[in-house]
Amino acid sequence: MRGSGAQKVYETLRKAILELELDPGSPLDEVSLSAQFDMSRTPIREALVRLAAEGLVTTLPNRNTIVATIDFVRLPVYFEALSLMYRVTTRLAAINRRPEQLISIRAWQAAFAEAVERQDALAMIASNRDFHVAIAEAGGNPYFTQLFTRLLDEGRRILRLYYSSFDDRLPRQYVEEHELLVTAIEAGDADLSDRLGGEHAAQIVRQIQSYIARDQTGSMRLV
Amino acid sequence: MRGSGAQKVYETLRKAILELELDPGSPLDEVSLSAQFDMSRTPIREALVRLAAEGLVTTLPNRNTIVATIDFVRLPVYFEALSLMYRVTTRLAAINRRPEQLISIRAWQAAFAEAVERQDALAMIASNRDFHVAIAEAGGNPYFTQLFTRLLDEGRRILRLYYSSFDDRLPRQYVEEHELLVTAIEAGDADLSDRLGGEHAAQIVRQIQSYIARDQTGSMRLV
DNA sequence: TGTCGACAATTTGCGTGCAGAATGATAGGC
DNA sequence: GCCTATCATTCTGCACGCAAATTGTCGACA
Repeated sequence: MRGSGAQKVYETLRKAILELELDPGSPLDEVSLSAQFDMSRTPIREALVRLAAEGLVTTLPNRNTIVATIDFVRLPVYFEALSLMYRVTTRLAAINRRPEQLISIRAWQAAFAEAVERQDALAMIASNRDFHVAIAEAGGNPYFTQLFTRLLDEGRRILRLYYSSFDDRLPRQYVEEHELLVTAIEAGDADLSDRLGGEHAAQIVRQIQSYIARDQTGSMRLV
Repeated sequence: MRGSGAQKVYETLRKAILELELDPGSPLDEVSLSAQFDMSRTPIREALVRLAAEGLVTTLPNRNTIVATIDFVRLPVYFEALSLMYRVTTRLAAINRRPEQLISIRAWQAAFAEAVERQDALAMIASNRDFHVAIAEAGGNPYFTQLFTRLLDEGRRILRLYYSSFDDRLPRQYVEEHELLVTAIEAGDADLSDRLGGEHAAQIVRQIQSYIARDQTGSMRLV
């Protein structure tokens, strides 16, 4: 069990940040964290350094570190990167997919469909993320997979802000779109996968943007 | 000068790794590094954790950490990601460029041309990298800029292995291609920039691949 | 002679303490 | 009454020390 201390702190904090249990901007004090995890400050610091490198926390030099804020000004740039990664990972998956990866993709698609049936928004967000990560891994390019994973995780935080506004029309549409994606990947049709991935991304971007426009606090709060 | 210890170690090690002063696979011992930098092990560890998050070193749990190896098996995947980033950053730069960014781009282009004149391969590699990073920043998407920067830095290590094989035909061609790129960006022609970026990338990939094919040790050494 | 097991050495992972830096509070001057 | 300068507090950055884990070596046994 040696060497698992910092790892455990890292994973716990990462999960807490992504699931918004820790509010963006809230301070992370090393000493209170060390008391909370019943460990010394050293592994805490290592976890914070790693999270900072990932962009999930911001370290203020000689002061404290805070949970990274969700910058709504950067949202267009975020959508831009997300869309491209949707397209390229889906395209590559259509080219490089292997049977066992298709099984994994189908499994997450089933989990997502089940979450939609249960109207479980949190499970939807999580399984949707894993579904697309599985596609990215089938694409076989770790550079894209890493960036995409980071973007999807950041997206979890954004989606979590709006998950209460989910109605059940769009998620069912997502299930269908996912189904088309999987079919195109299985068929090995790169251009079709690319196009479907782009449309799927555009659809999601439109949804989030309409949610943001709906509650006008979006531009002021949660800095 | 407080808080600069770990930063200094990080920057020094990063530079040494990228410039191949530290051979890929060579072990990094915390105590000897701490003696070398005349500091405690704590800031050394912090620097190593950051480098590990960036993928520049590999940490073997409960053992030592080594300089990340250049995996030639992954080279196709690397080229794939590099090409896409070449294209997308150039395209975005054509759309979002601002005057002061164009000045910066032109400055690095001049530095690159001068390095070509001087036949200074090391300066060519460095200014080429900065030239494309400037374009990426003009594109205005930090997600792409970060990935592209990482790819270009990794490319510095690869290019450094072959910089002795540079003749002066290709670099001059690069200067011309860079000139075309800048012109297209200035004109705001996104499609042309995209295409030129892709061709420039393909050109570089071809060159590196031919170098690798030329000396047959490429597939066996430097793991 | 080859293989297995125990031991020593090296190195990391983590605990703890101290000094420096930044912030907020308080007192003094205008 | 307001602004400024000094000080106390608090937290980080770093030094140092100990214990666990792994590796390589040496010796014993088949």
